Amino acid sequence: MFKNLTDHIARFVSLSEDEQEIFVSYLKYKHLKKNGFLLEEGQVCHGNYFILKGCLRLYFVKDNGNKQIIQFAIENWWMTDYTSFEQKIPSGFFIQAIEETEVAYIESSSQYDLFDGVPKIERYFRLILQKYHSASLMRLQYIYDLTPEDRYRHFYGLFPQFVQRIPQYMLASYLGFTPEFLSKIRAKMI
Amino acid sequence: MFKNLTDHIARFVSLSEDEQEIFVSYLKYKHLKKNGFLLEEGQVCHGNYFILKGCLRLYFVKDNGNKQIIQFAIENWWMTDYTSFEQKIPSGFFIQAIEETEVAYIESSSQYDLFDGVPKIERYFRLILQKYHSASLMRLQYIYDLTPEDRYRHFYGLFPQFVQRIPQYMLASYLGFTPEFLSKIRAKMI
DNA sequence: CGCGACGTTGATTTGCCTCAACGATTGTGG
DNA sequence: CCACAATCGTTGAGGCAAATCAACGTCGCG
Repeated sequence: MFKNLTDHIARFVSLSEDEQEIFVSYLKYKHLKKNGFLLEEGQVCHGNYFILKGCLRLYFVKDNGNKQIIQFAIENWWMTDYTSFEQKIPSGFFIQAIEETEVAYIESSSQYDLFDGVPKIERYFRLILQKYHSASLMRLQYIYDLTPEDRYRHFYGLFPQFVQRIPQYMLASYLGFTPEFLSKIRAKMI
Repeated sequence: MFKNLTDHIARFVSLSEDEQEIFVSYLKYKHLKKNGFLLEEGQVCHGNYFILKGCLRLYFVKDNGNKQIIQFAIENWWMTDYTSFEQKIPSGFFIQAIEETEVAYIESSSQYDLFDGVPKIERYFRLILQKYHSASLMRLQYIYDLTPEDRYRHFYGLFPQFVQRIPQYMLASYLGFTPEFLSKIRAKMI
């Protein structure tokens, strides 16, 4: 059931059978319908979610009412609002399933028991966070360096299958421009 | 000498005297003149730098030759290119001192010895990375939500003393617009 | 079938950039 | 110590890329 996750962890640290068993005992499972929420604005985010299957988006609502997507997550990615998760304060974000989605998750209340029981898991999360931090810097680099059009081309080059998987207006939001403009870019690219 | 750093760590994890001693034995010290570099494009980043005193910027050079600042760091902040630091691959970034700066740092070659010797330090870094990851999300939120003008006002509200501390053209770069435009914003704000 | 969500296309507007000139300040070498 | 250059900030004119606004087409679904 959690094979995707244990395989993913094995790429960063090696757990003994015992450690793996302890780890799995801390996991919970949740199934989400399309458009279901894992977190809504104003709630505390109690879980750190690993996507076994499906796709999530993290967004906030702007002053003008538009939804601004900050992050997507697909299979083998973790998703949470760490500020809310760690400090148990209300979040300003929504986390929603774009498709039918299955997640494994760790509850904030048991996180430290898990780390104390299996220290290698704490190392695993440190490495994951390093990776995500680097990804954020790269993302800022693209935002500042590329025109909106080039940003789309670059993203398409990296994740062509993902572009097919989500509605265009969501991708436009993530990339930081309007759906109309994305439509015009695509027209030019034929 | 490293009191700023040990104090900072104490805000996240509590170390015994022995642990603190071991930790400090892994630290190195470096003094930088204004405009000195800790990292240049093409080099591998061998250190994770903690600022005892002074100010650093992390930037890359755009196609048009302009320097795009991605990050500032002042006292009590860590600065490195984690991608380069962890994977020992050449970096695409520069890390430069804006003022005369003193840093404590950990070398990538000794990082894992340190973590194995004092596991609480690994926890400390996990928490720091969580904080930085959250900060990145917040930063993206401001980039997407606010106009350049409001971004400046917001930044000024958060860090008024820091705005005085650095040249305007660097702040304009960090906020993602031109020095001329920042000048016009400031003229309007009087 | 009819409605709502999504994508496309064109006309118009606008916010910020580019370019250029100028002042003020700092630093440097004769 | 002064002359000069270089750096940094200001101001204004003009241009352009993307947003906005509006209308229309199409598909999927209740």
